[in-house]
Amino acid sequence: MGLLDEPDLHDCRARLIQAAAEVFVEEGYRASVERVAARAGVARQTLYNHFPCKADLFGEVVRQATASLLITLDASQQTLCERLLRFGALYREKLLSAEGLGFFRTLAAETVRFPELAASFYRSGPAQTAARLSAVLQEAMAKGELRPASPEFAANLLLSMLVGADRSHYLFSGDPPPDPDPERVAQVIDCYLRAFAPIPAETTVSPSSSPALQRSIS
Amino acid sequence: MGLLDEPDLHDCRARLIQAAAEVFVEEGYRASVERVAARAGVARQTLYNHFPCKADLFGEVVRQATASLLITLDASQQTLCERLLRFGALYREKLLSAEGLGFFRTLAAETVRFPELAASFYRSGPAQTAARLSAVLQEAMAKGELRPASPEFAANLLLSMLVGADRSHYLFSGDPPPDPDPERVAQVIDCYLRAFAPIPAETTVSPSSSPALQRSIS
DNA sequence: ATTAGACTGTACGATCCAGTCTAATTGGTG
DNA sequence: CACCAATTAGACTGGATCGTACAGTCTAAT
Repeated sequence: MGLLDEPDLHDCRARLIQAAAEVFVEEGYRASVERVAARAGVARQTLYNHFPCKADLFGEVVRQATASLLITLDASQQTLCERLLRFGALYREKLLSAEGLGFFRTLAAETVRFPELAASFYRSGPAQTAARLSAVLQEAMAKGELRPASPEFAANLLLSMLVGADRSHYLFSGDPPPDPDPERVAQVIDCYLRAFAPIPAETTVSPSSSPALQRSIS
Repeated sequence: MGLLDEPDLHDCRARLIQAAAEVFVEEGYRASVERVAARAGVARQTLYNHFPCKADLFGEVVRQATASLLITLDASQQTLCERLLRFGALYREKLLSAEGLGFFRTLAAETVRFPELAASFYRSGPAQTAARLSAVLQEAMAKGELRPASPEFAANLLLSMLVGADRSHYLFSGDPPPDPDPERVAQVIDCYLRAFAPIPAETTVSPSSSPALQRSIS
């Protein structure tokens, strides 16, 4: 349920990382080492027995959280639509959870202090997800299930549609994070499939968009 | 060019707000009062002559930046497509600029410390933009230029598509903010108009999506 | 019993920062 | 010139934090 897997309660190091994840996600990196140690039920000195400094502990938290935020696009024999629905629901659930939002907040805030860490997170988190989705979409295009387009663009767009403005909403508005909303996901996927529906074989009378736009999508 | 309008250089208060906006956007709220005063070319005490405390100065910065990030949906005699293209380009330009991204970072980080400020920003910034766009879309739906749907959902989706995943990219990856890219905006709008194209008058043989999805979009 | 290793708790030094206070200075106005 | 208000530089307080040092405790294995 939490951002990280439940640790062995006797492993001090894991308990510290878990506590740090919670505290940093709640209060940001500004949270004191004291609080982290307290949350772990451990003396501050013990924390320094396991991690040379606060920044390194933070790095470990980010690395583990990144892994836990990755989503598997289960490659089974399903409709494209079903796969996207499943993926979309999971994606929204992770990113719009209290932990997902808090992690986003915390790491975004520290981009200036830890640029390398942020970039590494991006490469192995969001970029990874986009790449996987991209591959799935490319395959679908090859099979004629989607119209030909840049798979990267198509993936970017779907990911945007799934959380885009909602993330800002839940980051700023103060509203509590939403419950899973399959209906919402279905609406989005529906729009998406319409936007990327295969081009009809026979050209009909009225193209829905201008020639200039038609050119730009190629 | 900057996030706030150029201030009268002889108005100390305005100069302080401008300096604070720059410094907070670059370093976050953690930036010291000292730095703000220095950037404004003013003694620290002078800052305290104008603002009772750091938090109030921050509030003023947020209020002004919010206003400067609002986008006018020029209501002229244009195609819907033209209006959306214009809007989309502006929207992307503002939100994906160095200032826009920095402001997002800074405010998102302080959501915990200043929940009321963040909520107020959300109401008069993003929510306002969404409402205006929503009205435009509703009008277009009434005219039959777009298929009937919840205008709020339609607005949310367009805003998501315009910046969604790109915001994360430029927040974390370390890549410099992008130059304006009308091509990209055109691609997005094209997809959007296809997703919300009016429903053809005659129901044809093969509906592109499942009955369940058809139901959910109503 | 001894030993090794981890943990605890307190204290400490160094740094940084918000905000206050004061005394000196400036610049504009009558 | 005299006055006044705003500004300035700097010192200072009070508080928080990181990271270290150290003396003592607990546990488990030998």
